[in-house]
Amino acid sequence: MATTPRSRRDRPAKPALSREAIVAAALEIAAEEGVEAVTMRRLAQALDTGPASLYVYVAGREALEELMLETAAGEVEVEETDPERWREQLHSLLERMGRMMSERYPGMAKLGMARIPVGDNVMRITESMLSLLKAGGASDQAAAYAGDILSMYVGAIAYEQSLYAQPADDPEAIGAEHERIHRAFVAADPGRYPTVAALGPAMVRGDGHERFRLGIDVIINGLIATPMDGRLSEPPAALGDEEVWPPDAPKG
Amino acid sequence: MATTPRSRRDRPAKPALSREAIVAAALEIAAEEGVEAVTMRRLAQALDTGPASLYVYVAGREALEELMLETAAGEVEVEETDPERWREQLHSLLERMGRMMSERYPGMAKLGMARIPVGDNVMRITESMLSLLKAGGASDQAAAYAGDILSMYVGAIAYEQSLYAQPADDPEAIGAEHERIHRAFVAADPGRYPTVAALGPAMVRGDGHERFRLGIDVIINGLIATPMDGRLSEPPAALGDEEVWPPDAPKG
DNA sequence: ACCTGAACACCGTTCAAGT
DNA sequence: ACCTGAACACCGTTCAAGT
Repeated sequence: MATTPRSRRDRPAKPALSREAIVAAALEIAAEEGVEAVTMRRLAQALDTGPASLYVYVAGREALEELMLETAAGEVEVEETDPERWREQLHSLLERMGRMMSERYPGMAKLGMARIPVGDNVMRITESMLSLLKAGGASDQAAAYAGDILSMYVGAIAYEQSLYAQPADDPEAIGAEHERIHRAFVAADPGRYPTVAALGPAMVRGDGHERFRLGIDVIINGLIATPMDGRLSEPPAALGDEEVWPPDAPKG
Repeated sequence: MATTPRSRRDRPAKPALSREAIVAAALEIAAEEGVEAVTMRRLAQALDTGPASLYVYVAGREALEELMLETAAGEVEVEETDPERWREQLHSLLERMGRMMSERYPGMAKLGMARIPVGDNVMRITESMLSLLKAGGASDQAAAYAGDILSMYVGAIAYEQSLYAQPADDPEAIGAEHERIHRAFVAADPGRYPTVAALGPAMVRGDGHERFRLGIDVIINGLIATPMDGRLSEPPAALGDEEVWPPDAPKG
């Protein structure tokens, strides 16, 4: 009387095809092999179907990437803002974002930078970030800026981390990459690059975690130290918008 | 007596295949159609040969990208440091970098973020950046940091700019994208996202150029306002390096 | 020695044909 | 109505075969 139980032992209950199931399968592949490994064909294969079937539920690869990012963002924990601990809460929120985009789902940072995501789960994180900055006493303008800059910062760091972790098949290659960079900066030609050579040790010093935290403090302190009032109301330079970079938004 | 002049009128002197010619052709395609349009096959076609021929001169796609970035970096002008104008010189250097990576060669920013480049032309730019920061009175440690953060910042902005410019075929799509983001922030649900809703106007205000300059000032001022001495000498957290993110460099 | 045609193992996306 | 096999137009890379 039950539905035909033909070889259901392999997968403990193959889920019916649906948008959610597709995104879940995509994230599973991303978690195990990185976002790069998620292709429409590979994903279809994991779902025991052909690539064409996916297009019934997602418009295409780009739409799938947006769904993956938005769903993954839902896994990032968000604390209620405690005004007394705003800075530490902000540090740890950014750390969780970074972990999600490079440890949990290697390569996810790329998707975060490729578009400005505005889904509910991402908005939840943005809300928390802005709330923490306001708790820290930032002006509206400064807090709005911090959202931009801090997101870029954590995205860039996470992206870089993914690159180190990606070719993890060959642990020797990671060491070689490090060696290459180390040599370039510490052993830079003092004739052509005197400042690089002088600062070489300073550029290589310090572990990743402390550098990350320091970068965040630099941005936070910079926001506090930089007067913003009025700056953004200034009219653009007189001679046409094409002269400046980045240009103004099109259409105004 | 001259070499056979068979149909040399089409191209005003087809250059012989060489590493330089290949990179030059790749950059020409990148300038006209963006870095994304540069594929081994498309490039081979532009050089009147088959894709296999390219592998005699460049190891593969990744190596080609490195060569493109390094060669393009050579086009970024670098001024001699004038200590009295360090801040303005830094602003304009970063602007030229951003223009190169998004206007001149759309999509180049992606290549800059995908690896840490250490070629001569890139080092020239790094040297100038560090020299300007030292002229501004930054400590060695602070200047070394600024190199990292400012490079990330300009790369992230340039990447974002490329995305707006990329689907320029459809100018209406750009407006729609702007509309989408504008609505998400300005018209955010005040119930779920009170801070986003309150700050919405501040997040959208201001033209690109002024935002860019402001971001740079934030980072510079933050470097000045953040004490670094000692922070990077601290030993890592006690309980194993896997507990922190980003992790320490492998192998030490 | 230098070059490359043809093949291999992949992509994303579409659409006519099936159930 | 829902699904998909097979095809289309691409990729990067390799290698045996040509000059």
